[in-house]
Amino acid sequence: MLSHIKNAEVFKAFSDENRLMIMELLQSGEKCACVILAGLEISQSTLSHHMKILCDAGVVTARKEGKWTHYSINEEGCAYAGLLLEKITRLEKNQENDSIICAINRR
Amino acid sequence: MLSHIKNAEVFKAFSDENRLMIMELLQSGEKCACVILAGLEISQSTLSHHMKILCDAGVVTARKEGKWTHYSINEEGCAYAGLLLEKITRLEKNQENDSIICAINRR
DNA sequence: AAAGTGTATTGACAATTATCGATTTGTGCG
DNA sequence: CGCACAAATCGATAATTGTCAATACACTTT
Repeated sequence: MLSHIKNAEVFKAFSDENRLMIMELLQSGEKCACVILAGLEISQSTLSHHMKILCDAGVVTARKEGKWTHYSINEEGCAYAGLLLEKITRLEKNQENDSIICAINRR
Repeated sequence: MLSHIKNAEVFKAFSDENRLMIMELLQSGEKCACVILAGLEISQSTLSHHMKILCDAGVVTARKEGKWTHYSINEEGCAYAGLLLEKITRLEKNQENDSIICAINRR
């Protein structure tokens, strides 16, 4: 099983409204930082910070081309995030609830 | 389109390692708070705090029975979280990248 | 009613995170 | 080289979040 500390990092990447807006901007394709910046109301250094978090989480890829850095959605990383969410929220088949344990406590 | 502030809340719920462990504990079925608490190394008040966040995000449901509160995975809420993640990470078909815009900048 | 038990809330504090301005780094151009 | 520009990094600060002990609340039992 993977570490929950590491797993939490992936979801943490999506837990900021600005980063969600960045993801939305990238859905229409690769964008350079200056274009993303124009679509948000944050400073250049803050954008750089958010892009690092998204890249570190593996859901965005950076491609440098001369002065520019182009960002795009990392499909593999996002697919992994989806599997992770499914894994975390999946209910097991033969559930055993806590009725027995609580019955013991109840005595 | 839903607010990204609200969307971020759902992912925020999964962005803490203790809350991920709680989700994992709930995968085997409904559990009362005392049982969940026994599986973690946090205080009772901290657990209550985390359970509130998970419930507010809609991914966990609370059921009161006498003194006890039983928690379980909210399948509908989790399915919504999955759709949300898919929606946020989905690439659009006919992508238009930023090459044109950057070409303009380049001049 | 009083005492006991499970959970929620409150208040305080520590840790983390988001943000910005300033600076630095890397690149291209005259 | 020296200037311009895009992006990353640094340092400081504000905002948010996780944590606990203490207390309050709800329910059960005696």
